[in-house]
Amino acid sequence: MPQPSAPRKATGRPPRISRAEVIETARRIVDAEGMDRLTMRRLATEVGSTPMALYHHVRNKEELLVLLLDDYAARTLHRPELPARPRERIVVAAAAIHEALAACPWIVEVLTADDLMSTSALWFVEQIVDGLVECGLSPERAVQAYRVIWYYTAGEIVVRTTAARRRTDDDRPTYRERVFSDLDPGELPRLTQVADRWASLTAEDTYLDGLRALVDGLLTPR
Amino acid sequence: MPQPSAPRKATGRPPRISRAEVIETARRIVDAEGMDRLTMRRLATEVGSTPMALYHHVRNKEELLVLLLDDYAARTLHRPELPARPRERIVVAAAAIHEALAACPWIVEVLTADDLMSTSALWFVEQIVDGLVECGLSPERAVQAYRVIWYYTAGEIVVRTTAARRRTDDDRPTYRERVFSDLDPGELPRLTQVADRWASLTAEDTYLDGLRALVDGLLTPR
DNA sequence: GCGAGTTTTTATACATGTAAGGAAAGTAGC
DNA sequence: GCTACTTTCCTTACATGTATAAAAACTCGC
Repeated sequence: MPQPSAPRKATGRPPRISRAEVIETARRIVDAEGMDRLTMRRLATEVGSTPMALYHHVRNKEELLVLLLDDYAARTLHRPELPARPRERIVVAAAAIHEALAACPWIVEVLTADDLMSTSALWFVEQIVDGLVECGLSPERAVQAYRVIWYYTAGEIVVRTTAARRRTDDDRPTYRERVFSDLDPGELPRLTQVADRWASLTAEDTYLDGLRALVDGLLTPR
Repeated sequence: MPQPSAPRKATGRPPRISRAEVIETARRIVDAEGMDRLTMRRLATEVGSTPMALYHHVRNKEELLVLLLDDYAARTLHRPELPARPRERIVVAAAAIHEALAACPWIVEVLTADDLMSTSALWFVEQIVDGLVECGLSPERAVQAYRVIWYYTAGEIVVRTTAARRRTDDDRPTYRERVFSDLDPGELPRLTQVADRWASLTAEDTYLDGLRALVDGLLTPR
């Protein structure tokens, strides 16, 4: 496996395809026809090679997706003007990451993979951690707080987009719908009370509200 | 597809296997040999049938996993004594769900599927929503706040367990490790500062701290 | 008992990711 | 040029989820 920036290779059969070429082609396919059309075979023919040849440039499909996410982040995650007040800076930086990720639902499989450690996202992470430190947290606490923010962000995207996906490619009633239509008001009064509004309530985008609450809570000394 | 509690079926070929039997066998396989050994073929032979026969009792493998999670929740999610103070009750209920889920890493694929709407988990959801209402939130706000808690909880589990999994079945250096070993101190001073501690910091279990912060933030009127 | 209708089961087939092993295409030492 | 070595590529094969269509097993109306 050639490292992204390998020193040199003076020997061996010369490569006919490059990792960059693979990624770019994959991106083209995804952009044009969606994530499910991205198969290793399809990608191989598209770059004029064979499926297994890809595996010399990419560890497996999952790594390909991670690299694709990286590529996506590098292209779309532009650094915004951040507020001066650290607390607002944290919120805006996190929201920027969230917005970028929420815009591409195909990311979900990858998101769970690791923390978002795309090089281009690191600047945002830095802003968040820095903001937390400026608000009085120790560097250690700041990192932990950042992680909490990340869990929330990743969870929101993953849960929401997979729920949405499930709704589109399956018209039968959801498990949730079935459960909710038959609650015991004696034992679950609150849920019964909101049962009919549950769907619309959960459809609302409350990421920002939740984020602000989370940041407030994280910054409140206990 | 026979509904979980179908009224009656007076006609048709009598089934030789039941959904319950399928789920139970699946559970046995998972318990004994782990999640990756659970294949539809394996399961079929284990129940003495053929792969495609399973699809009359289970929509697809994903639904099987959801049912498996349900079954697991029903067996292990016992109702604890909850504190009287609503704020504490919220925290304890959420932590109970989290603990149960964190104990079975194979759940990850399912977790993202939908909200945790296992019947046996609903009681905990009720407790959380009720606690939020008692703390002064409107029912609508309470549902939204519950969702925020759920995003955080699900995200924590998903991110952590997949990161852990990746670490075990791959000994090559993580993408994160590579990125972190080569930071630009000029542009990313905070991250550089904690780079060497990052791994150990992210290994710590901060779920409860984050949860408390989140609940505090959600309950603070803004 | 017989055909119609219904439900479950089976057989077959396909798309997909990827493991394994070997072939191709280059370089370096002789 | 020839051999050894290295890296990339290709062929083949397999496991898996599941679509499709047909067969099997039953009930009901007659």
